[in-house]
Formats: sequence, C-alpha cells, structure tokens
Amino acid sequence: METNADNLKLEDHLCFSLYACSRAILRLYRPYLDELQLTYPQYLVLVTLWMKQKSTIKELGEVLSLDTGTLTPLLKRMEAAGLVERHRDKKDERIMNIHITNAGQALQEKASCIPQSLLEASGMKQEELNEINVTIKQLLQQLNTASKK
Amino acid sequence: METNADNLKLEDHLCFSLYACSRAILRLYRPYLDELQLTYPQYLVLVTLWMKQKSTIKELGEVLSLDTGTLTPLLKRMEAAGLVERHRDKKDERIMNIHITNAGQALQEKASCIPQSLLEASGMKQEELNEINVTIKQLLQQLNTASKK
DNA sequence: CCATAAAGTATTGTCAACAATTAAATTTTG
DNA sequence: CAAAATTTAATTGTTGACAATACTTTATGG
Repeated sequence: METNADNLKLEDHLCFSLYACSRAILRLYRPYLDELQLTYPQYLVLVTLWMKQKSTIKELGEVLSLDTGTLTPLLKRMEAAGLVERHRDKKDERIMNIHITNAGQALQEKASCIPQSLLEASGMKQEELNEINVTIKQLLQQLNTASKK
Repeated sequence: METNADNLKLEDHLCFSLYACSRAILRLYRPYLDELQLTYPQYLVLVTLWMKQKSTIKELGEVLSLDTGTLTPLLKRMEAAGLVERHRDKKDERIMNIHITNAGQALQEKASCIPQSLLEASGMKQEELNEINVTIKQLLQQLNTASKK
C-alpha cells in the first residue's frame, strides 16, 4: 500500500547510476584538476585540442555536446589563463577559431595522472574499463540517434 | 609528432562517455520533466520519497550524493511548489525533516513515462539496461570505496 | 540589387554542483 | 557540570549547463 510496484527504486534507475558515477569521477578528478587549475569541461577541451591543435566553437560544441552558452565563457576563461587563443576566421567572420597555446600543450604531460587515477580507483583492469566504455558509447549513440528523429 | 600515443582520444575516455551519456538522458527527460514542472534532481528527490514518504536533508544528501548547498535551496523550491514540507525535528532541532505532500505523491503516476522514455530511446531491452546498471553500480561502488580511504 | 531566410555566435537568466565558512544544537569527555 | 568535539544545516561565492532570445554575417530568390 505504501509503495507502488510500478515505481522503480532509485537504485534501479540507470539514469541515476550514470549521473552518480559521472559525479563520483568528477570528485575523484578534482584534486588533479585543481593542481592544473582546470575545470572538468576545460580539461575535455584540452583533451580535444591535444589531438588536434585547432578547432572552432561549433566543432567543439559538436564533439563535447556543449552549446555556445557554455563554451563561449569557458573558452574566454581559458584564453585569460593563456591556454588557448580565440580568433575570428578572416574569411568567414561568423566562425570563431580556437587554437591551443604552448602553455596549453604543455599541460598534456602533467595531465596523464588523471585517466590513471580512474584506472586505480576503479580497481579494474584497463580492458574492463574499455568494455564498459564500448557499452556506454553504444547507449549514447542510440540516445543521440533517437533525439534526432 | 603531432599527437602523443600516451594521450587517449576523447572517445577513449570512459569519464567522457559517462558524462555525455548522463547529459543525453537529461535532454531526453527534459520535455517530460518540464511537463511536471520538475528539474532532474527534484525528480530524484521524489523518486526517493515515493518509496519512503519521509526523510531528512542529511539522508537525502547521502542517498543522492548531494550536499546541503544543493539540497537546501532545491527543497525550498519544492516546498514552494507544494511537493514537500520541511519541518525541524522537535527532538533534535539540527535535523530538518522532509516529507512528501499529497500533491507530490500524486506525481508518481504521471512520471512513469520518464524511465519508459529511456527504455524506448535506448532501443534496448529492459534486461540489457539492467545489466548496464549493475556494471555501472559496481564501478560507482568502487569509486565510493576508494574515496573513503 | 534588395529582401528574406539561414547559419553561427553571443547574451541573459535560471537552476545545479560543490567548496568553504558560519552557526546552532547535541553529545562526549574530563 | 562545563568545555570541547561532533553533527547538522544554512549561507556565500564560483563555475557549469542549458533554454531562450538577440544580433551579425552569409546565402538565396526574385
């Protein structure tokens, strides 16, 4: 009478497990990110630019699923910190080009402890984490496909 | 020379897949949550209180991994919306008791479409989602254990 | 060539997340 | 019993997430 069998318990909600897990990783990363004076989405921008020194706000938004209302102020702070430069494209002034600075590139080595910390805290092997990643990426792709319909 | 083999690509970062997946689910839920005039963490508070009509700020914080800086204003908004009531414990005035109202309880039925929408958008069977949930909960538990050390 | 539509970005406003600090009440301890 | 330690919440301040709106530039149709 008190509870409804239709209603899932909190712990049975996949959405909550993912939400809680994502925030648990953020808490784990925080000391390392603080050390580098980075926030998590700033770290993701750098991960992207370490592979590909130049991008645009639009492209970063697509890759990270972040919109310009998030990215514009975030990238301005990163520019103020000397990690990236922002320049409007000469040929099409609608486009904002973002490229990494030497200081930004230099953080790559110092940041290798970050994915390492997840590996250690998880108590799992890299292959196990990779398997989880494949599964979550499949789910993510399904959700992204569904949202386009 | 351009890229460093040490450095994982963005898509190889489990942290990013989880973060992106969690936000994709939020986007999926938004129309349903808007309909109920709820935010996602408010929905989680209700999921908790639907099973267990009464709780405290401390207990909600533990279950949801949220601190009082998040919960206090969130619960005040829920009280203003008539979904919960907040009363200090008579015996120990440090404790803030939270209990669900009839209006809050009444949302339970209307909210059943929310987990349903994830099932549909995922294109998977409930058992597959349950398997993912078990895996993620294991990882979450490992991270929580590691953080206590 | 001009009017309109489309695309890209910036701005504004609300809620959330969370660290750090403060305050108040209770419990423990000497 | 009084002082210290602990527990619980609230407050303050910064950043992030994202919807809605506005603004600017480019493309297109007549």
